[in-house]
Amino acid sequence: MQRRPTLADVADRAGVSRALVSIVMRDVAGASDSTRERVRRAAEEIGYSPDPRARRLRQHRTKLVGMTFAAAQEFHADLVDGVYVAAEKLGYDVVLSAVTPHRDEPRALRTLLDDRCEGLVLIGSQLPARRLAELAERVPVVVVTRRVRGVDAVRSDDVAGAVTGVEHLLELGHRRIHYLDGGRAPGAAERLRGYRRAVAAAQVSELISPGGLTEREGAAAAAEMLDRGDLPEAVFAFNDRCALGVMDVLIRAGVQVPQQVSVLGFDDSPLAGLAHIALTTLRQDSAGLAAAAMERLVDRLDGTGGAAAGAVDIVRVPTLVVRSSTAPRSA
Amino acid sequence: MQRRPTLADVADRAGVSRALVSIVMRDVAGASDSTRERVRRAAEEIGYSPDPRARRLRQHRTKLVGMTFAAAQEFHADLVDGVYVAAEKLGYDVVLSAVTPHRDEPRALRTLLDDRCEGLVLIGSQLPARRLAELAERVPVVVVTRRVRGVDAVRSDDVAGAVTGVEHLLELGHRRIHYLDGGRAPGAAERLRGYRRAVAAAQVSELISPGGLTEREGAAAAAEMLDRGDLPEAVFAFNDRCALGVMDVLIRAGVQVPQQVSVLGFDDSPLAGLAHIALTTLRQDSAGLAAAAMERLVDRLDGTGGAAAGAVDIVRVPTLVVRSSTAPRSA
DNA sequence: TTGTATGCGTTATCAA
DNA sequence: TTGATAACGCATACAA
Repeated sequence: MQRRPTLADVADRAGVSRALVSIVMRDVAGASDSTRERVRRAAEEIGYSPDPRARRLRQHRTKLVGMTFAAAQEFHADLVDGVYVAAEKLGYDVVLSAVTPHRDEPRALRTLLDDRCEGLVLIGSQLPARRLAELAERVPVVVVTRRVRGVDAVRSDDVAGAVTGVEHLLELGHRRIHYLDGGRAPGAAERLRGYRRAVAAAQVSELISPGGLTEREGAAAAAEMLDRGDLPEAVFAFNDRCALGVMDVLIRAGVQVPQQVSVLGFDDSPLAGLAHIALTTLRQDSAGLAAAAMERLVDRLDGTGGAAAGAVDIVRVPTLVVRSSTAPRSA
Repeated sequence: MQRRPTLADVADRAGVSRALVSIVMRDVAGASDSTRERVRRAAEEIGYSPDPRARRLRQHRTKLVGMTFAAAQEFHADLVDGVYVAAEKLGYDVVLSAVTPHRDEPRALRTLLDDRCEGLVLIGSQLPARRLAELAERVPVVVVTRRVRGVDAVRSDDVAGAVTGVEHLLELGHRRIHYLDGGRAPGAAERLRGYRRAVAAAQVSELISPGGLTEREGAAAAAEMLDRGDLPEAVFAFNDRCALGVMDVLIRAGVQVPQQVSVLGFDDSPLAGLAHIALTTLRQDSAGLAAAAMERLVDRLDGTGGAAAGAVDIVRVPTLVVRSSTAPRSA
């Protein structure tokens, strides 16, 4: 057999009209139980499954949301998973469009638009805010992982996450908590603010230096602490990679982690969970972020009830994952 | 404006028939330069872009290949990139279907089949060989990263890769090369065979113990070497993660890498390239694998020339990436 | 070179 | 509850 069976084939075999087959396949009212049964069997027998293209062509709604993501980013994988499940629950299909070294974001977007997606979920978009705003005028857009003026956004509450992290260290009895800042990275300003707020609330003095996003930078920061002979009780790094660099240098220098110095990361990247690393860190609620993004999008698409007129900025609080890189202050 | 402009809109605006617009948009012969120009401008002005669904519905060929991949696997991202570029070159579109914790492979496959993909690229499929063989009878399938009887496969030449690795170590002057085996992991048998072959060719004795796939297992293997007080000149681990575990334990024990012991990995995972790790390793040729997969698929789809009747098993040789974890034998 | 008519597989409208 | 028919947006065979 070459040609895939069509709805008409099912109709012929079941001896009913095409309209009835359509009704049965869509599970809507308008067919008797007996024909329903007959059609189902006929479809089964010849291995029929509806052609979504033809279906969407005919219907005005495509019930399709497009999603861009960076294939290389591990965190995006979690979000993709979450969007899939949220979309299914809401009765939408998802079409993926990856951003890769040879396929930039405008390209990824174009294919989604061409596919007549009704709404877009942009994970970690790098597009200029202006471009995003323009896009959002054409089609409902939710940006995940970033905040953009005038566009719906869903992201982690970095301030709250940092506060949670500091509170964890305070509860362990630490007072000298050294924070390694992330500079201009997304979320860095917020995390720094959270650190400052929590430290101030506990009436503990600030201890801040530039950290960075990579192991190398974390390693450099740790080396400087060692040079100054000025080790804190705890180090709170902007992200896991930076924290890993810190741990690496400390351990090679014979400093025990966490007995002498606790180290706290941010992101819960896959590396953090590895047995011999076991980094305590803050996990972003990817499932929650994804669900929130889809719900907001569908809210606007289905126009049910009070989809807020202006752009929203939805925020989820990261959760603390306690592993073995933090411990109570030693006596 | 709510409705997206259609081909008919362009025809009206340009004052020509719909057929002509179709001809112009597809860049085929059959229209004068003047109308071509006029149509293009009209399309531009109203922001028209063809609806791929309607197009594919009408044509018998969809020129669509489906691709499953594991969103969480970093190596798959490289393959996705490669398939994208290869497909574009060959005039095919690609539709992605991710395998995630909440979306298993059968599900991912179903959507691709429903979308009327003409061929499938399955990256790292976990499906039973029987299921794959059945699938391959319905639609052209290429499995990447794995070998399956009766199904087209594209994968790295693990034997050759291991040989390359051993030869690198031999050239550095090492004779006692300890290989950590990957057990039942895909490719492990081949890599072990390559090690044996290369070592035998150099008339050096084998030195093999179970390694494993993770840092933890690599760490255990290294610990055992230390316990026995029997350090080799070089360790060749089944993969990068295992190699990392080895390095970690050696360094913490005060053994200098690579001065005292060279460590060689396999895969060139992102971790390997990190500055403070700098693991020498073998990189799989993701672009080459992806291109080979697409070429084989298109070969069968377009039926041009001698697409081999039976299943093929295409293999690409990994390349050595020399970093700082291997060094010449010290005097 | 240009236009007309028909069909792709489905759903929606309407009448029976 | 059923069935005939038009329409979705586009491409193709054929006629002009």
